[in-house]
Amino acid sequence: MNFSYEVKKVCKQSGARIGVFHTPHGDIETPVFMPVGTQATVKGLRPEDLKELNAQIILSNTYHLYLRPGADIVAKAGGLHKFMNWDRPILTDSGGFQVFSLAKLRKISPDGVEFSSHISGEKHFMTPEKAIDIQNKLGSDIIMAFDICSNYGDSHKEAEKSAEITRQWLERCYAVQKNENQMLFPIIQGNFYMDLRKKCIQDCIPYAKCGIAIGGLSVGEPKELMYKILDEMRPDLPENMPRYLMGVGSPDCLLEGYARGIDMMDCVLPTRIARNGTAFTRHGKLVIKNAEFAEDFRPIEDDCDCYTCKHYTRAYLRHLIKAGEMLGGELLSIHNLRHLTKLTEQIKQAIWEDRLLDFKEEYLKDYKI
RNA sequence: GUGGGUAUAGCGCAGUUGGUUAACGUGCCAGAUUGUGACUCUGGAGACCAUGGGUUCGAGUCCCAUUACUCACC
Repeated sequence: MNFSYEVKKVCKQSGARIGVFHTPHGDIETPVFMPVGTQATVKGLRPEDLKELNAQIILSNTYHLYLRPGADIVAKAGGLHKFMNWDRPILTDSGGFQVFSLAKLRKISPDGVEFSSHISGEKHFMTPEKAIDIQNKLGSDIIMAFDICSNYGDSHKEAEKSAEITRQWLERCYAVQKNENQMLFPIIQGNFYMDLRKKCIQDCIPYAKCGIAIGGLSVGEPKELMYKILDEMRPDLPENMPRYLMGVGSPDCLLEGYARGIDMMDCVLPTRIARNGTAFTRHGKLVIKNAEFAEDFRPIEDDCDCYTCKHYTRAYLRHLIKAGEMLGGELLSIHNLRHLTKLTEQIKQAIWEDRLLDFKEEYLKDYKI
């Protein structure tokens, strides 16, 4: 097998882990935050920028690349890594979440999902087999099972039905996944019902060879509820592989997630809010486009080591955002992503020192959520 | 010089045959954003309807004058 995971350290205070995940495109130290590059690009950033801010792995997306430019074109280009000039690991989401977020356009059956392209409107039918085949062609290192992400507020009966289809789909994904250079992560669903969550974990374990994902969280529920679900799932999760909490990534969620034994997270939040003029800081969000920064000639954060903070002022960034200049979103994305990779580095240090819970408490004391 | 047209938020404009708190876009101000359909979404402030008269129960809407801008012709 071309993948393995070693736990290097377990924090005595929280049980959070430090580990190394070996992949065909290099090692990933966990815990890790993964920037999202849906359309084979982290919006506005070059691979060099991502490396400079210590991004070890990035996400891309099956649904989007399937519709455009098409998996065959990416395969012809020599695979996603070569196509986008990124030689570190890539994880592709299966498109399950798009089925959920583009709900208006889709029809789910046990066989698969019929949906209309948001680009052309033409009809497509996605199945677990197809989702794996596309990801094989893309050549990402970590591939995700095709799943159904149920809605917050769904009844137990609805959630159970989605979970059961997800289980069947996982079986089918596994049956066709043959590529040894790609690791298939099952996705635990089960909505906000603990009995379903526990059953989903058991459904996933036989198929979890070197990694397991938690899906269906951060879909509109209170954060406390998400943390509670994580706490209750935790004892049932396998220890010997990375645990990936999908789609979660504000600074406070990173802390809370890692402290609950999560090893991998991804989120569009840092890059999305960046494009809309907001920066992460040690003390909470800074809406850099606000008038109060018009004559503020300090960097976003004095002690930040990112390219943006080393060279640009709040006033300039505000100007760029207000003027609709693309550089504004790019520079803020660099800062926000660096903020999360740096926070992850600090958390790792606290894990080594067996003081993650102390660190979390100190951090959140000065952090406005 | 002669004749015509237009004056409504910072800017661009809508306001039906005169009828309750003057619409929209943009800009401004502020919120939101968590496996990206995202330079997006949601709110808010901002107008003595060019000025002065007049008609009318009632005028941004009709009449007169003034001013500014603008077009055509000489």
